[in-house]
Amino acid sequence: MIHFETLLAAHIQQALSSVFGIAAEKIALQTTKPEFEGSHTWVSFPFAKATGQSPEALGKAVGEYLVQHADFVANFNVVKGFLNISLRHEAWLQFFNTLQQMPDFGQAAPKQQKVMVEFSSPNTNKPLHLGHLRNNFLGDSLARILTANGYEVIRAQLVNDRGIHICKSMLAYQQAGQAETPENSQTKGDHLVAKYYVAFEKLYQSQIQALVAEGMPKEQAEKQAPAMQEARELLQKWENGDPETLALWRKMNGWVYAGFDKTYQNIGVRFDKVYYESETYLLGKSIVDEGLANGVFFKKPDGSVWIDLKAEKLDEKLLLRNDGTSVYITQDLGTADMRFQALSLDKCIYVVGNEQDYHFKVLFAILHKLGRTYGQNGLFHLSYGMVDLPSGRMKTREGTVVDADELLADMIDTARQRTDEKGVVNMEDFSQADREKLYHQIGLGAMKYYLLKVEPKKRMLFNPEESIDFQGDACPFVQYNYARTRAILRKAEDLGIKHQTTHTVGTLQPAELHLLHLFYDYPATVQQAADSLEPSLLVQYAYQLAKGYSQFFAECPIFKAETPELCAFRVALSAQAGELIRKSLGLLGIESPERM
RNA sequence: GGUCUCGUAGCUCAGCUGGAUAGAGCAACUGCCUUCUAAGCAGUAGGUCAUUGGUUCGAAUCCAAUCGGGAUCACCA
Repeated sequence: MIHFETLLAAHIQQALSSVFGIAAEKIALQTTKPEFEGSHTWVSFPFAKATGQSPEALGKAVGEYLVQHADFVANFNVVKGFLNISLRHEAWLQFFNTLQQMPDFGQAAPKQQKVMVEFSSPNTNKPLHLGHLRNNFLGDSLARILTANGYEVIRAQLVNDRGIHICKSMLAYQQAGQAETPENSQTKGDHLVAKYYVAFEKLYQSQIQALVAEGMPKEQAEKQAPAMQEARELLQKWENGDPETLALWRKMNGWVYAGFDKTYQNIGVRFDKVYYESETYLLGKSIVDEGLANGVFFKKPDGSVWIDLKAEKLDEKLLLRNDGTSVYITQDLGTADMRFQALSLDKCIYVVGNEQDYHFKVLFAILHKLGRTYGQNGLFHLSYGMVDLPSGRMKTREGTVVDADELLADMIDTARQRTDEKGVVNMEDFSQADREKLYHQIGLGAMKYYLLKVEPKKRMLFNPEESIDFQGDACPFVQYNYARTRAILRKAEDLGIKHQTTHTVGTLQPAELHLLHLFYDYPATVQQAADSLEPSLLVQYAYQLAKGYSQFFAECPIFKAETPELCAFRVALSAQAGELIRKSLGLLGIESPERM
């Protein structure tokens, strides 16, 4: 494909060397701001001194050189030190003609590299909430973006299915008589188990309060409350393999997984690998031996094992308790080794909230010190900020958690209302099933777009009162413009307008040029999103494209174009705009409806 | 207290590998459906880019300090 920037840069280098005798190693070009004429801009300031020219004169000289020597350059203008370059419309058309024959536009060649994206990683005590949604959408989108960039991607999750907190909900369930099941209570399994977890917390808190009222210090009360002691006993039983305890644990977790599966299905997220902590929590102990043997770790007098990361400003970190049991980070060390070996991964990306920034710094530093080859540049933490409510952080105890299932149902409901109000569903031959599908596409799309729009590392605000946008810079607008392109194509077919892959039309309208430029930007955007692990770039792109099409749609008549050639060209532009909207939304995990 | 991170329009966010007069959407106001989907288009109004200093031809962007928000510094996960 034509690469204008490379060509322009080469010509500018030649201009600088042949006219001024300057060797410029790197030429940076930027997109011209809309208020100026042109598509590409070169900044001449940095070269003014070396050439002995004023920035204006230099810009003018280079501009003249380009017009003479580069056949795809039409003209230029200079504003201060900015050389704005306009390309010939024929060059843009040539690009478009090539593009039309590239169904894989934006799909990079296979890189022969395997990447694992670990995300979601739920805890079996809690149904998914708004924060998990941000995590899931980021992970899912990233997996799609990396695939488009030629990586072989493995989507994985690590389920937190064991430990004291799981025993808490089990205990509450045992005590409540064990009569309730998802079936007889008509409750989704994950929500049912969460109910017992909350019941435990309630009992536990009241016991603490009672003990504190009797004069016991809070810390001691937290340990001595009967509920906590019983939970610990249950954990002991679990670790000893007590059959009854394991049976209950399996039964309740089974309910939770059924509930999670339903949610994953509803939000269109899937996994290739599911790891369970109950199966990985003992991993990593051999690494401790290895680290002790080669002096990376050290043992304290009480027998506990540590690593000293003070030089990295990460302090000392415990790896093995004095009773020989491992901690979270030890498991993570073992899990990383296990994965990289078993699957011969090249990279692993952990999609985990920024509250664990420190943990991952330490984890990566340890693997690096242990000399793991993948520890050099194969590990990434995609850290994302919390989703806050206007009242602050979501808190289970205060009941301010925004439940994922409920929110999705709400969004689908809103989509239903809006669509019935203004959509085409009522006038056409929409079946009930088609309608439900459309509501789901719009409602879910709105959620994904909203949560992916913000740069991952920033915390973001969700206001339940205002909820999620359906207008302006929002998903329905983008989907709507896709649907418009489809309407155009259906009409073109009805009118018997033949699909052409090469076009020769005269002067292009600004809106048409703008669209072509947007098409041109797609592959670079996909690559940048992968390199910087930022799906938000594709949200921005999809919006720009939809907006560009909307403008074109308003300004350029398609079926009433002056000539049949122009009409066919505009139909082709519509087809391509639709295709790229569909692709970019697709990389975000969002579907594009044929009609809305 | 140490470390990390964020602070841009009334609100939610772009822009941050240094470049032009700092951009969108929402909310407010004005036009535009006898013409391809008005979930739209065009326009008006709205800013001390937290503050101060530094680097430079040029700083929202880089550096330092200060102020303010958040996270983390568990033999929790």
